[in-house]
Amino acid sequence: MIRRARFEQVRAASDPGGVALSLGQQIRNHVLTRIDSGEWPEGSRIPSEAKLVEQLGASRMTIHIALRDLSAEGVLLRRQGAGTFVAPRRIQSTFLELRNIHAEIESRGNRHSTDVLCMEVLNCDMAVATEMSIAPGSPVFHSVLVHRENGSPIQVEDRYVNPQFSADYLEQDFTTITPNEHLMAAGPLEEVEHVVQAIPADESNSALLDMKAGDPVLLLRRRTWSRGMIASSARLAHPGARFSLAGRMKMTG
Amino acid sequence: MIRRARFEQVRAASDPGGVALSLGQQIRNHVLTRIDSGEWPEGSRIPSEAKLVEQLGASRMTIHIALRDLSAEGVLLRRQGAGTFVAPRRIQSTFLELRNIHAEIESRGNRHSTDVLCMEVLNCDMAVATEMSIAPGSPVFHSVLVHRENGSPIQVEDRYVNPQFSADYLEQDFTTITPNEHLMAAGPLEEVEHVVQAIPADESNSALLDMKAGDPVLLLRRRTWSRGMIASSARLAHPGARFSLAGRMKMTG
DNA sequence: GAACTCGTGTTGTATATACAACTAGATGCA
DNA sequence: TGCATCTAGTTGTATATACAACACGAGTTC
Repeated sequence: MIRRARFEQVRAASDPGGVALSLGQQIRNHVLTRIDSGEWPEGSRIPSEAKLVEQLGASRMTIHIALRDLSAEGVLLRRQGAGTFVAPRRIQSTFLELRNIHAEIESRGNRHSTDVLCMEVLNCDMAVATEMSIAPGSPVFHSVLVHRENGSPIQVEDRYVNPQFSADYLEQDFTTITPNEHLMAAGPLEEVEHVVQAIPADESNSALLDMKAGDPVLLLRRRTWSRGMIASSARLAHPGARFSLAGRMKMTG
Repeated sequence: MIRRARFEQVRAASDPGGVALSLGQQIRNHVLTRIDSGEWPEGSRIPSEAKLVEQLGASRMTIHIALRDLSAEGVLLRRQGAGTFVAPRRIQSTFLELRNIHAEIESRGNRHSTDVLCMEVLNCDMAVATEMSIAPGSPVFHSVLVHRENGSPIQVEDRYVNPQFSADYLEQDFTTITPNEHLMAAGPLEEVEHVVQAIPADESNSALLDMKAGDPVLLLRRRTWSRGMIASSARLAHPGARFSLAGRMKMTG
């Protein structure tokens, strides 16, 4: 149990006062941090499972499963008998890169303003729980904002935030900083999921977006992962007539 | 070792003369087969780990890891204390990878068919010339197809192709190969541009996509570059109610 | 009836062990 | 040199065990 005790120290040092992470998560973070910082560059070989057992004090199986998961996600490449390597970085797609609506509007030379319609904490129902991968009934932060370009509504942002990721979310002033900007500052972004849909505007959206009910709405659902959890899930509804999403990607890499 | 022996028999019976699969792979197949066949329908609860231990004769950890992987892939949903459930099937299309619609439909286990509405060469007008970055009046190939999933229309593909990129485009049989597949084979893809819009269905689209005029259409405009020119420009119109685009990207490396 | 408690069954995590499969370099030999 | 062989090191798979965390329903109490 000496090993376990040693790792407890590591946990205490690297995660002061925070939520207790599982050993697997800690190993994961250990690896991701070193890749991020450049300490373990792309293509380089990382320490063997046996070495990580020594360094981190977890058992080999625990290390193994963590590395196996990272391999399945494409972060690492493992070759039996040879070792574990940092995977070449994926083709960096500019498509649907994290859009900051404030910067976007300003870059068009227009004025951005925000109406805050709702800021609350609520106990999530089954649907939100599934969407956020958290337990049903546990508290989540919820906000509804309308973004305007030169006064004309261009996006309804309906967002749920994991309190474990950003405890002070509800204390922000979203007329001066966008939720996106706040969340970016709150923690390292690991993964983003986008789903794009065209749906008819319901009563709520049509009123907020200044369009007729049934008119096409371009709905962008975005979920972001950070520190191993779903940090935030947002529904970004845009008037179809006045909005498009665009992106280009190079296939050279 | 009794358990192990019993499973060897299962393997021998279910995989006669084939390549020896790992236990994990067999468990995986066991689960996927039952989901595919409908024996375990969407949303239903599958046997607990303990029951699968009895039925398959593998140890709980082996079962656990197999189910865990399937959960990470989105095939299963697991809730601690409650059980393991078949995840709702994702009707989503990835657009970060350029998978063609044929492969996409087949991967969902459905049947793909194509109606060819138009195959022609025409001298391009100003709008198409700008879109393709070629001289106005010069010849371009034009095709209009309807893609169907199990007979139901799911995409109208309206495409212009640069003859300099693919001279034999009009000679293809697009009921057996998709334009996308042909173009991929015709030259190396260098760059892709996407624009996504939500628009109301016009008369033409509403008829072809089996929807009412004015219903939301998810329009994906895609231009591809190859050998330094715009190889093709396509408008892919999807019924908003039955289609979504999804993409996920890792930020870690 | 409503709220609470507790037990059973479930998945989640971590460990120690054993052996198989594979790689890459070292070694030995002709 | 060229080739085969061996060996140490590495990852892959499977197991048995233990306990933690959670869900849900059956009682129990008020």
